[in-house]
Amino acid sequence: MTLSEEDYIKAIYHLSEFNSTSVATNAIAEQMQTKPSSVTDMVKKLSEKSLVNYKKYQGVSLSEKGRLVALSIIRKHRLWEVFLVDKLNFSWDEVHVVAEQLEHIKSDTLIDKLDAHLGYPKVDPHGDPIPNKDGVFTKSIKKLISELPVGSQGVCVGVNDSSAAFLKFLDKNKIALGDTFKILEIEEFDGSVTISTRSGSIRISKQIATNLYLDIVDEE
Amino acid sequence: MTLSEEDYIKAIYHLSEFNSTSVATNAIAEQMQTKPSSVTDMVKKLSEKSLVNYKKYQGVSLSEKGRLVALSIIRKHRLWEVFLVDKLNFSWDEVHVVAEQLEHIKSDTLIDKLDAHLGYPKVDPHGDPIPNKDGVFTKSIKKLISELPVGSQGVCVGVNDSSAAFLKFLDKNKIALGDTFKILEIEEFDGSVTISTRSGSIRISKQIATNLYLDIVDEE
DNA sequence: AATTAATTTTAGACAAAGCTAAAAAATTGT
DNA sequence: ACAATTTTTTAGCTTTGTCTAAAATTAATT
Ligand SMILES: [Mn+2]
Ligand SMILES: [Mn+2]
Ligand SMILES: [Mn+2]
Ligand SMILES: [Mn+2]
Repeated sequence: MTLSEEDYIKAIYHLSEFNSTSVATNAIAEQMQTKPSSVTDMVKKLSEKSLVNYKKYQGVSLSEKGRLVALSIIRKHRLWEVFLVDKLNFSWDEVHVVAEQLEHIKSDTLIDKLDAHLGYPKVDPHGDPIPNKDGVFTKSIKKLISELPVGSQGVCVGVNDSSAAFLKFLDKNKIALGDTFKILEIEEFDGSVTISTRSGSIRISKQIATNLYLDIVDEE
Repeated sequence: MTLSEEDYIKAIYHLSEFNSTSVATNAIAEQMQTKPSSVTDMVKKLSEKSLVNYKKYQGVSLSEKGRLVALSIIRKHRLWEVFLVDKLNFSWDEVHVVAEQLEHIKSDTLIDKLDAHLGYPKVDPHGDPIPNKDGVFTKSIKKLISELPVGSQGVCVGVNDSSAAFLKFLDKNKIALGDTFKILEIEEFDGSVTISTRSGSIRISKQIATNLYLDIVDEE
């Protein structure tokens, strides 16, 4: 598989991730920052290799083989993102471009060892789940902290209130996007929540809890 | 710079590393596992970009600009090799193929942070020196332990005697290629040498000391 | 010095991945 | 239902890096 083929496969995967119908040529072209005619050429090639199902003018969808290829690239992409953030102190928003390159390195041993080195993470720094070697992964759901039961765990991926004041508050309390939190206790009385963070556990008010989104990965 | 251009530049660097004359087309072709005609084409392109000095039929040499490009790729290659061995537990001899890919990842930040993460190593797992950002490096020399004064430090890169018995002995004493050793003391009486290893210090007989090569990097 | 041999370059072709412009098919609006 | 619009495909061209076969140049041998 060439680098370009891999990026197309990944693009098709992401475009059909939710609306699982077939993907339009123009949509792929936009995603890949290229022209529709180039997409048609590539789609034909991928169809030859039976990585996609394709009929002229009918759009395209991944074959099972193609889906597994996509997931293996996504696995690599997300593992590298974890590496960049956890080990090299990259910040949350810098990692994507670099991972876009690293995901194409060809070595199964490398990815196995990287996975082990990182402690077999289940999610990447953006809260997206990391498929295992066989392409199996647990879909994550985005929820407000206030909606979660005790014991839930997830990666902080977004805010409702993006005012400067709120972001400042987060900073002061060492809460950052990409951090993993666990719900330790919920105070019935005022709806405040105790969560564990990297730097110990803290209690946050209901107001905060209704403004922070976590990406939840169901524990097996 | 494309991946292919980078590999050619590196090949030319290595071919002129010691005999610093100009490099023959056929030599490059052999190194790059390609045909001489392809080399001519590429050399013309590199010459256009003034990365090499080239006159028809006269061979090729790196320009100063080309030399710096070569060293920056070599820096990346060797840093990744250190990463693979030190952090991912690859063995000495598995890393080259993977580093051959990783060296082409484009991100200055990545290499800076990787360098820091690894503790600014001076040599790679094969004892070869790692150039700094400006392409400066201290050339290493391969010497027998028995030829070194107290205080010397280097990476174990080879053996004289490769008998099974000797290799078994090394294994038992936790001496492996790629390990860094320091000469602590030399016993005049019998020529035995005390060296520090990862797992403490050990004394080795003169016989062993005349069979183990270290790659020495002069300390600044 | 002349011939032979080896090396290097050129000419022409090919596969990958992209582009533009034009044609074909599908969709939409009336 | 049919014209207009949008989407998709085709045809033909470009660039990068490779190849083979032939020509040009340099090196080696007699
Ligand atoms: Mn990519
Ligand atoms: Mn991500
Ligand atoms: Mn390489
Ligand atoms: Mn090396």
